[in-house]
Amino acid sequence: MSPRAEQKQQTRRALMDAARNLMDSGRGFGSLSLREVSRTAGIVPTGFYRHFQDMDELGLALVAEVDATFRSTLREVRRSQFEMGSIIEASTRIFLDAVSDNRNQFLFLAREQYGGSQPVRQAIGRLRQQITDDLAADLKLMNRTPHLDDAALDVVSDLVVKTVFATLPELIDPPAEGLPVHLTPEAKMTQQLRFIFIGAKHWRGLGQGRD
Amino acid sequence: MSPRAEQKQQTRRALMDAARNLMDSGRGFGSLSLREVSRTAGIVPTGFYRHFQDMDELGLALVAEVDATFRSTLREVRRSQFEMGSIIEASTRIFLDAVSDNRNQFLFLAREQYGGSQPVRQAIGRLRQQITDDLAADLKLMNRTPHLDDAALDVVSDLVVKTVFATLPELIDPPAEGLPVHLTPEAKMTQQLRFIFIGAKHWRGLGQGRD
DNA sequence: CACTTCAGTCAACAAGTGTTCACTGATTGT
DNA sequence: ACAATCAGTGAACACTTGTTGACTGAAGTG
Repeated sequence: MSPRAEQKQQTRRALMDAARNLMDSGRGFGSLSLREVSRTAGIVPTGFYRHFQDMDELGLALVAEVDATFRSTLREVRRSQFEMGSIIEASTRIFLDAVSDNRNQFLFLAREQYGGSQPVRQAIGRLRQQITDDLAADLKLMNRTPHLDDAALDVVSDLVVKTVFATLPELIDPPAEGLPVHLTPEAKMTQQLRFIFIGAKHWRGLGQGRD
Repeated sequence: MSPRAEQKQQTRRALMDAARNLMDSGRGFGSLSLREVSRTAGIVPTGFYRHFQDMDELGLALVAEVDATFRSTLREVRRSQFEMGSIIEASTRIFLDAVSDNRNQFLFLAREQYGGSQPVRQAIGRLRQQITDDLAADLKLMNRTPHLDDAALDVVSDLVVKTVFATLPELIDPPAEGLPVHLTPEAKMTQQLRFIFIGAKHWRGLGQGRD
């Protein structure tokens, strides 16, 4: 790539970094100002427009970014399924590593999944739906729960993805060291996913008895 | 109460209504301005300070408000457990009714649970933790899963509450009528909670076999 | 070499922000 | 009846915001 375009993408990345980092102190993306982000990125407000039309467009770029790393992580998770041992435990570990390696990308995702502006929220919704669909297809392919029809698998996938997305904040905020082992984020998430899959395995249809 | 204090509380409620309603169009609480809220409530900006020191204090009042309605709903849920039929289904129905009866209170809760300012987020965290603890105590008391120790019940409760909180946005946004019956919010949430509790019932300890 | 492209700068604008202070006037307690 | 309280007003402040238009000067192109 030409040195010119390379420098441009570097500034673009500086803008995205600035936005993500400004959210570290608890702020929502929607409360960031264009000038603030530009200032943090080290350029003048007007320079912002060379990269994004407005803050919403920056938000969408951040969604696309975390989308890429999320999907790349899931590819790695899928690859690990052909090895031995507990699938859930291995998957959880890979995922948690990805989260801490890209902490503020996932911080943006967790923070804005239900809080952001409408375009951002919709983009995250699509991202989440695609992940859910992929998981449902995988489960269908694995055929470990043949007694579940496609509709039920959709509902299970939705629950799993919901759990993962809702767990993100705990994974991102200071891990609070020195707490009992059974409450380490990794152990807790693993066990919760196990509950879900055990439930799926033992599901016997609607008439399964009192709850 | 004296007419004076009554009028004051009416204005206070107007401020809280204004904030919640301004969030209806997708905005986060953190992006609302003091002047905007006061204007919507029909008072002048300086009048705001007669009720709250700043926006954060308004946010905390909103948390306390949804806390009250949430807990009152849970008392109703708990009462319904002594009747017959599916506990989960009945509980879900009660909860969903409460959500639509207090739509924008729960909208605030859903939006700000991970997006808001630090004091607001912490207050919501405490609210959620108390609900989780209450549920764990209830499950322990019911003794329907005697093979689960206290730690495991904590994890199950956390998962259930996590699921309910993460489902809130779907319950609040336009229900999108005319979709397949098995995907109505009520049916989906019921089935997902069932998966979790079936998983808890069949949990046989860590060495339970491959997942 | 001249010539265009364009990432980033600089100055200026109208508008909105949080907070201050002194005020009004109806509701209070005495 | 009188004086105190206090919910809400109005004007003013110093500041930040998004967006405009014309600019500079290094990198790209013929």
